Amino acid sequence: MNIGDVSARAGLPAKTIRYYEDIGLVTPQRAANGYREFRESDAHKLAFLGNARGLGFSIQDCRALLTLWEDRSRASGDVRQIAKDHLAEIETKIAGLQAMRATLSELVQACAGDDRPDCPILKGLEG
Amino acid sequence: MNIGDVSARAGLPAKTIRYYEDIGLVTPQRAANGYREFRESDAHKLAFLGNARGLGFSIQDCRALLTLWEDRSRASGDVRQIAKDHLAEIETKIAGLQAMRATLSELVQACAGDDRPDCPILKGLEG
DNA sequence: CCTTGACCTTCCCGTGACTGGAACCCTTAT
DNA sequence: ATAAGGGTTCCAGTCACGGGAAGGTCAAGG
Repeated sequence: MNIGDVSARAGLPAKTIRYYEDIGLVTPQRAANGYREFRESDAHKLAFLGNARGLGFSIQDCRALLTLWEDRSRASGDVRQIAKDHLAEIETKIAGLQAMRATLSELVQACAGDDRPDCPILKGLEG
Repeated sequence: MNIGDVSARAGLPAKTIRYYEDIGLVTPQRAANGYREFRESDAHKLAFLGNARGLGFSIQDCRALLTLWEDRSRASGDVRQIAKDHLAEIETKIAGLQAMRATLSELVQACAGDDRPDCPILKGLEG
């Protein structure tokens, strides 16, 4: 499989796949003409990576998850720990964004949004 | 005021303030010894920036907001538009994170998290 | 007067996870 | 012969800073 095929199958841009090779997440073989040659296992790996990234896992987490995925003697507790930590981070982020949303929507609602200069949003940003 | 004072007052790291000068958000004067000299107005500006950044506005948005803040003939509608757009972005982000959270917490709950290799999280990431 | 320590300065590199673009090679069809 | 549509490498840029080096400045204490 060339990079275009595996890109379509994994739903990842070719650029991203090359980047993943750069940082050692995939190691496709090379054809005589220099083209990357992806095997089925590479395609599966990239799909896995796409899904993990889609759930917001960092590349570092993805690396660890991939290692566990390929380790038949893994402990599912290790996987779960990574996922739980990530879940906690996500919840922290959500909370932060919700706090922003609360403040912002208050300000937006308080603002007339017309041609006059008086603006509660700017006042709110002052202090 | 030296950078340390204004840093403490605005709650921004000195590095950040220097960066803001670099990109033209503040333009403190200079003392004879080369130190930056911040006036009250600079301190207010930096506090404004700190608050805006704290609400997640991009530097570009901050630049626009600052300009409007200093423009006495502004239309509050312009401010409101920026804030509304940003609010929409935040809501998009929240929705994305909540979707991740939903999927992730399902997987985490389905996983025993013990010494055995069987792991619904990895299965979920496969496809 | 000298030193110490807390400031301040500039400069350059690194971050995360790509993305865009240039310049060039390979293959296939017309 | 050429054009289109793959592929390749390499370099630079993104965003908003943060770390750290190498050095100048200032006020207080011995």
